[in-house]
Amino acid sequence: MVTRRGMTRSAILEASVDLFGSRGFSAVSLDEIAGVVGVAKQTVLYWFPSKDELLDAVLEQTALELAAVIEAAVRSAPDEPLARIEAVIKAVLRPAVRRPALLGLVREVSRLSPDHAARLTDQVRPFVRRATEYLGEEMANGRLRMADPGLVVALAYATVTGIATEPTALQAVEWQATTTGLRRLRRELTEFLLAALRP
Amino acid sequence: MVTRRGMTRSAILEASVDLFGSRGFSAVSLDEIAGVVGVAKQTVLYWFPSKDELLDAVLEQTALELAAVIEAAVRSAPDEPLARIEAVIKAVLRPAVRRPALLGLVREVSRLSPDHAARLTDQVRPFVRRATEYLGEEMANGRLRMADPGLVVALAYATVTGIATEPTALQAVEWQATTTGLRRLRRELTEFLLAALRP
DNA sequence: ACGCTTTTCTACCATATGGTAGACAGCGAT
DNA sequence: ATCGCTGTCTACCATATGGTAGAAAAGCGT
Repeated sequence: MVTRRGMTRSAILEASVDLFGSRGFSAVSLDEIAGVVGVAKQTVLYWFPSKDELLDAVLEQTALELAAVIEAAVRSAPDEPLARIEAVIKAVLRPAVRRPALLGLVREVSRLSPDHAARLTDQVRPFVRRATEYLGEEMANGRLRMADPGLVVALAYATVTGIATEPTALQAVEWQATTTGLRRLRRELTEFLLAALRP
Repeated sequence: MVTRRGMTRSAILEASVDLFGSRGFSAVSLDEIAGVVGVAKQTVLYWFPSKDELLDAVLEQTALELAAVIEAAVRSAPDEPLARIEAVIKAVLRPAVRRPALLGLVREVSRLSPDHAARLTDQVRPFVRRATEYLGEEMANGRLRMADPGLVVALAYATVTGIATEPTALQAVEWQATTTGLRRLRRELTEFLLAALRP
């Protein structure tokens, strides 16, 4: 019925990212996912033997996607830490605000079973390590404010993820998701982080 | 059976904050809450006519608790914005790390029905407005970096909430929840935010 | 055309969950 | 003692949900 190979599978993954990321894993039923994709629940269970394994696949795919976006941003930026950070923000914020579920899913991890959390943590660890080492070097070089590089990574992550995944918070300060609003948000976020990291 | 009046009710509220905050609203059943409190499910439904109304009560109580903590911190600090910010961090971080569910619950709001989110937003709005106005004034005074005060409030909130509610992220940078770890985290968070806000 | 594999669907099922109805117990006032 | 009120519990119920079993399509190589 459906055309290309793996079409259904990836459609299920995509819908699951959106649903799990925006409403949380346990608030979403297999029936609902199937409904969004337009197949029967059993088809979902054919591609992913259980809801748990679906979650695993969703987490892995999301991590890969985000890693690719960040990787590309870093690679295309000049070899200067503040410029690289700015590039990463720019690259991450657009998809994050347009599709809050992406980062929302990452945040969801902390509420899941330690098993799932550990699996994702392991997958992400090399990236975190590289980021930490890089920041550490640049701090030693005097191109960044002296601080604990690991915690700085975590703090920057928390800021970006937090602001991108909490429409509630932004709504409370009367922010609007218009084009100019998005531009303003990006500018403020960039300046905020750069100010926090500049030597 | 249970002694003082309202004892059961508040025990239910407390358990619900912890469970909803750490695992998410829909992942927690009334049976589980009742089990933690040590009563039958029907007792929970006696005090709160439905799971939804329980959630409302939980949200309201959490907002009040947090507001009180912040209020006290601001009041006890000298009239200088950076000192006040530092005081708020100090006051919020301890309960937040010791009981991640508190802020976790606040974060949970964005995944709930717009109704619940709106109710909480309305409740918090006056505080947000005051914070925004205060920051705006101090920026004009030159005691804080010039920026959009509303977004700065949201960003600072995102940073604190994010770092306090994501054990996963902290675990990824090999942070330990020891006493010295906590002290280090507080120092880094404070310096991070102050650097971001200093003129 | 025919068999073999891959994909999807139609029943079902066991269990968990939110919620209702109503009984029972403690207790203060009369 | 008994009435009435408050609080808690036992017994159910309807529904939603994750998952199983197996039938029907749909490709696809020969």
